[in-house]
Amino acid sequence: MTGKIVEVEAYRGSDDPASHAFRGRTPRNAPMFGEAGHAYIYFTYGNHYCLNVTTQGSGIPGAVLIRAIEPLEGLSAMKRLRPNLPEFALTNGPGKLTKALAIDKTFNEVDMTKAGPLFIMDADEEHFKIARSTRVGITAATERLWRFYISGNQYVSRNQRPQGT
DNA sequence: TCGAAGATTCTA
DNA sequence: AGAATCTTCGAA
Repeated sequence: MTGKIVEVEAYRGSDDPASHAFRGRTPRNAPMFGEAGHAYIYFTYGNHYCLNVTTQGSGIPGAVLIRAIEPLEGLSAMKRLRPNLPEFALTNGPGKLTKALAIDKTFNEVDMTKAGPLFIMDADEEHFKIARSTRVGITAATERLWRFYISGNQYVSRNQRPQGT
């Protein structure tokens, strides 16, 4: 199965109150302190896995949460994993894409920079506009524009909380 | 050891 | 708008 990353969010360390690494290293967030380019996968709300890519390395915590992808290959397999969902809704959320791709903690800490069970590769050059916004589903540092997504892409998650009226 | 909260999703 | 659901963390 293959997909194009269309939405991500950045998380850092002691300077980012919304980050799992804000209060230092714990067993769960240890991958954030490890080598860059590896998977950091955690289980949340009793139901969902979320996939991150570590970024900093050298013991400095940092990760990018993959919030949405656009399915490219293996669409039928994704549909089998998520029956009853229309195509556009298969992978448009951090918990949903991990289910559609059968990603769980067994992939935690795998090196995603080189070919393996789970990895990221460069795409052909492509032109699109990247938009930014506040991060979704957090209660701290809500003013930071650390969510980035492809403007107009239909696979971007729609569950961002509406801003107050 | 216990209580509370959570980088969400689905349903009513 | 609210429940589901269970792991993780920090405090007692």
